[in-house]
Amino acid sequence: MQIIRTVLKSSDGDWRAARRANARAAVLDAAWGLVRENGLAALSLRELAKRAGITTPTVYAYFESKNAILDAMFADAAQSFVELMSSMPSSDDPLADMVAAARRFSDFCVSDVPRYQLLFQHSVPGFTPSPESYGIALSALALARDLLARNGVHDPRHLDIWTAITTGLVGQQISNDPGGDRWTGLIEDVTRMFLAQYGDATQHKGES
Amino acid sequence: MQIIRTVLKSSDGDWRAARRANARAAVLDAAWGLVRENGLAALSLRELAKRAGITTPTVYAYFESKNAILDAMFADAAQSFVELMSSMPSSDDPLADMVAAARRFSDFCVSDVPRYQLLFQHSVPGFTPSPESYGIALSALALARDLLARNGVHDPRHLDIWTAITTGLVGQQISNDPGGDRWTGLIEDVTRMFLAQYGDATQHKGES
DNA sequence: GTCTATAGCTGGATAGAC
DNA sequence: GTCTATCCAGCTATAGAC
Repeated sequence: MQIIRTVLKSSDGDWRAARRANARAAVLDAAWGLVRENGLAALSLRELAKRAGITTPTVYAYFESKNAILDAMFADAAQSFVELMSSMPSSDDPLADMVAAARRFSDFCVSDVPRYQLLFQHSVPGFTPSPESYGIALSALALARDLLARNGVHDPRHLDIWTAITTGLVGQQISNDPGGDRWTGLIEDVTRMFLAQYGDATQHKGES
Repeated sequence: MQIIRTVLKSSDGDWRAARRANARAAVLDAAWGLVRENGLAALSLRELAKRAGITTPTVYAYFESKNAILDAMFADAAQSFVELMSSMPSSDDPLADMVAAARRFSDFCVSDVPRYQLLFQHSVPGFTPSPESYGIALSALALARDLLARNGVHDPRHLDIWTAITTGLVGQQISNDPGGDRWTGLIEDVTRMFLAQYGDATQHKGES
């Protein structure tokens, strides 16, 4: 959970802003707990308020609408994802680096399915993230691009293939073996396959 | 749209059953039209009845609940999928056969996203297909297994990799480039990659 | 900022006349 | 089988007192 900080001029205003940010964060925490337990579709302001220990109208003191809550959650998820992926160590072994990155990605997704659905599947009817929130998500894709570039994959089409493979494994894992590792256990194999075809340590064969 | 047939003894009963099946099919058609236009979550019995030219209680003359409608839709989708994939021609070119199969699969998915979500993503809160309906879907997976076996891929783990790759392309296509071909256009490339690693026409390299 | 109270809407499902 | 009428529950959001 990231706490959104607002810079103000007076120390008095700073103090009030901090309290307000804390209250907002508490509501967001309750929202995450709710969707983790009952799914994204179960996010209702009544139940959210009950969990946060306030009443429904008070929620509107911190968020102007339900979509504003979803947008804050989206930004929160994107921020967590960027921080996780930007701290990837870089070695001289492309295979090990990419396997490690793919494992982090799949752990991030399967450990919090509603967060994954909100961030990557755009699966909430009527909700579209604001440009600001979506911008955070876009910077995460840039991280993946850099990772592949460090490991000898430069073609944007190959980046698309890499995202399809990793999200494909995660999607199958979540849809068809929740809680297991039938697909996430294949990460090393598919990374090997990918780098054998598109990594610069091998000949490119059979490309049209 | 498949019409569910019920075998009865008397020709009079047969006639009545046919009329009933027609009426059921008409409601199902209206349901498909509704979800295709407004998404799976927008399936409501009020709007469904309006489209079918009947009233809400009449819907209950044909389906005992909303979930029963979803189950019939699931079975319908699975049946369509099995029929589409079971008519795949088989040549002596594994690459061409698998590319053709993957194209059929992705066309099936992107041409009707709600059907894809219902059949493959289990994304309707509170709905689980009945064992009978799910059995139809399972027979579709058997078709994919046979296709890969004909093309020299026998390891069940490799079948899982294949389903992850194909659903990954479809998922990215739907989520991030709806209506386009940014990911579906990569089908031939990824099939080549997959067969280079796991097809029997090449050496298996780098497997643990 | 926080509450009580409620408006206004949509949903699934049912009762009972015909 | 099909209708009118209705029940009951859930939802987002707002009004207005404090």
